[in-house]
Amino acid sequence: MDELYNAAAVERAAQAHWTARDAFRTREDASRPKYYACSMLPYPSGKLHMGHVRNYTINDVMYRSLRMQGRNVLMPMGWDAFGLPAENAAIDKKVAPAEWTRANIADMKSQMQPLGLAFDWSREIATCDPSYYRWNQWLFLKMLEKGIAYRKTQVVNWDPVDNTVLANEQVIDGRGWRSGAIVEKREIPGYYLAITQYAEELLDYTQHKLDGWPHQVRTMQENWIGRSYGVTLGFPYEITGPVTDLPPKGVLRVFTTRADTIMGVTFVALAAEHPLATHLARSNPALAAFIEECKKGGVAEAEAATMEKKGMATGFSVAHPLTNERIPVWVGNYVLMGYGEGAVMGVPGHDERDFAFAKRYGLPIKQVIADKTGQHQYDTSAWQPWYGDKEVAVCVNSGKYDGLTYEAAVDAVAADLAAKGLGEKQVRWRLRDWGISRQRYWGTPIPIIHCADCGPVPVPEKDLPVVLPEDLVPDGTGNPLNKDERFLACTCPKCGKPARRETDTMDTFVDSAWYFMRYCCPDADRMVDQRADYWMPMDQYIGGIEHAVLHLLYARFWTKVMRDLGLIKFDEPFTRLFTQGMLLAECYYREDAAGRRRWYYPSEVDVKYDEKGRPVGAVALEDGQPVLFGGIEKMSKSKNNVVEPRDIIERFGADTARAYVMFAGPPAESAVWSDSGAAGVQRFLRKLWTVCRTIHESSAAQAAARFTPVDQSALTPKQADVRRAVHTSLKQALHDYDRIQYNTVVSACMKMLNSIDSEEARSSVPLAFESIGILLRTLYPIAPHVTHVLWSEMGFAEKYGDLLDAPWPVVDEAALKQDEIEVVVQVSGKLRGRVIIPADADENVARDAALADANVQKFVGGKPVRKVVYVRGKLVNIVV
RNA sequence: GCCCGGGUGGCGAAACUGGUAGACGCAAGGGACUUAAAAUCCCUCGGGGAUCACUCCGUGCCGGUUCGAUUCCGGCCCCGGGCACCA
Repeated sequence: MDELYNAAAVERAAQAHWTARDAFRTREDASRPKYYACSMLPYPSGKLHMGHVRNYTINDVMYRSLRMQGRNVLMPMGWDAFGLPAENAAIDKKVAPAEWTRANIADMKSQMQPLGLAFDWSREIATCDPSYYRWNQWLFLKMLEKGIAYRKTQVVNWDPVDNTVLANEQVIDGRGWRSGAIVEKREIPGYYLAITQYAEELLDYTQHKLDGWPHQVRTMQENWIGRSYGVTLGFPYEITGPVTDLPPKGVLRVFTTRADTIMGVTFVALAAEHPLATHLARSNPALAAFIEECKKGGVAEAEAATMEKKGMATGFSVAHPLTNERIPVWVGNYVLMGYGEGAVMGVPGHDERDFAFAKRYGLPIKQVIADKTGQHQYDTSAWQPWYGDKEVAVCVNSGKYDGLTYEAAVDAVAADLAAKGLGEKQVRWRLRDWGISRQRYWGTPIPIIHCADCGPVPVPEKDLPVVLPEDLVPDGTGNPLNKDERFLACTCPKCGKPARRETDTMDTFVDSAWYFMRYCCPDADRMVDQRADYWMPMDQYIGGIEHAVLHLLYARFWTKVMRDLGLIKFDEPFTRLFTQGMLLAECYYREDAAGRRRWYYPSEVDVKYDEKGRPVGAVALEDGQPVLFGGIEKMSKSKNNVVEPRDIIERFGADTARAYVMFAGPPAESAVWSDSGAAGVQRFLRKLWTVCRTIHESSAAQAAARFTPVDQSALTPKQADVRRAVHTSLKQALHDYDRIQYNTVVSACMKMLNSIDSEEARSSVPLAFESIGILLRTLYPIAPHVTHVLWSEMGFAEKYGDLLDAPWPVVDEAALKQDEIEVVVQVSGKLRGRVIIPADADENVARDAALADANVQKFVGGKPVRKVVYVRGKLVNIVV
């Protein structure tokens, strides 16, 4: 055994061993329980950062610990290879997205290699390979046949200068990111997937079946799907004067969840794109101008929700469905055409947004809800939130509905509307169908051919895949496929005449909706084969909380569609979900006269402390002048705080990098990278090496005793203390492995080593070896290289086999037993002392021991004891 | 704006089901070893008070429930994630 811990040598040796054994190739095996643990596939940006290291180490720790517990574990890796960044790189560097992407994949893979992650690379997938995306196209065609995929118009961000569609991310403060032009909304045709057909089932499963998912993710999905019960009602109107495209008599439809407030309607607001608004604008230039104004700006909901609420009266009115009263019609910039009916009824008395709108435009506010408990007075000077409280609200000023509570009022109103043919109860979903068309080059081609005679025609299955040419270079002015005659030219599958290929590509969420099934059978000549039946549903999915809704909901939907097509037999793809946190890093900067910031890499900065160890400032190493602390931020190139695995592995070794990112904080929460924290973990691994070497060498004379079982009854009290400490830490570690709290597993390993590094521990060879054997196996999933080498060098491998498949350590309950224990004594809930009592003491013994304590007596002070609370083995509380 | 999380020493954190707040580690200060440096080891380390036995305060803020609250309930403040074309 080397005298000192040499991470580089240890890691080379361990990895060579695993490679020689082909240790991580996984096969379907009916004889062992399977476990499929998978990380969300990364985008191949080219840079592997420590955040990736954290994510994949969590997965790897899971893999290795479960494998030791006898599971047949699958941990695959692949690449979410289509997407916008490759097109941006193309614009920037004039390199084809395909070339850039494949180079990045190779580079990231090479940076992953030294970490010793147990990926089964034989199952690697890149979503930009035709062998993968042909199945996106194939399933899309199946969905068209079933009516799940369909074509309709969509509203997109339009850059009028670059003449291109922009992603929400590319709209900055309402302007195009490259051109700076004010973005407009534009309607274009596109393909949709009818996820709303599955809304009911998705919601039902979210609420009742996904008990292996974090609660907050389930709640977010539930709210996103958003079932609401309400009433759709119509406001009749007549158009006089020059009739254009609308019938002379019509009904303006709105949906409301508060039909009980129907007598409080004082206006109706239309979306700018509403057909009635379009009609009215023909004879009203001011309105037409306002509608034009509303079309400015992007389509993002956050933008719409935060912008100033503006409106304009149209001069037109509709009839109240129950009273026939004239209700003025407005156009409002906050009413969304793509949502509900594109029109809302305005009840300013009892809806916060309508209230603000009415205040701004001087519309009447009418009270129709009162507090039956009398606690709240109605007041129109400021918004009050109690109207929404169905426990207190009753109708007033509402004629026959006066005095009714929410549910009774809604029922009565719905019945009256139904009798007039002007409304009915309805269930609505917030969830909208999934628009998958992207006016971009680097994605899965949508397999459609446009024929002048036949319209859009699906590509026949035998012609799949429609292969994306890989040599085009986007320049920021639209999809280069539109100029590529080789791709465009084709013949209509129906009539055989010359036709044009669809150039829109699919949303990359399509790629990520089912890749985890393809990992099971990456070479299958079908979309999935029987190997997917073995591995799926996935036992543990791991990824960022930022995917809580969109990706996870699309993957669930896609799974249900595949099930209904008979391709798979399960309802939900992910049995358990774990959402990990981000890895952040400190950043430092200096500002020049123009306010531009120069960001310093943390290693270029020296932090100064006061005498209590509090940081008081920082200086740049290059000139000794002060720099400012920029806070703890997500690692980003622009802030120069990206920590690169290559550097870290060179300085500390992969085991330290892995163990530190596990130790830095709970896996589910964000953590901060710290060089000195990593140095502390490295000290721990160095100490582990030295302690192992000392024990190994000092026991050379008693080699036969090394693997003999420990005789608990023969231990001295101090040796028993060591053994108890080791098994107590082991118990904690095993529990924390189960609940995916790997930071405290590292703590437990540190505690174990602190216990083992003692005279008492070394005084018994069987005890020392048992303890080290437990520690090596407990630490192995986190720091596999160093533990692998020590395991072999100390002779454990010869005795128990390769650490990869060594038996998982078990707690010996006998080691935890204690004759006497310390319990805490409280007087009226405040800590006043500690007493030693027999472990099996009952309440009376504990109480007497507690009362005998001098400090306890001081606080009891002769006052009568009202009550004694005894928590067995923990505390006595004397209430006076 | 709407939905979902989070807030504990100088720092990362721990406390599993309402029961000793701060385990484990980092930074800092003091000391040992050494020609020196590195490495290693020992001591101190939430704040205030103290007769150095101990005591008061302390888990974002305000209030409540309880013998007992970081943990449960109500209200508020701040930070993070998502909002359907970033992935």
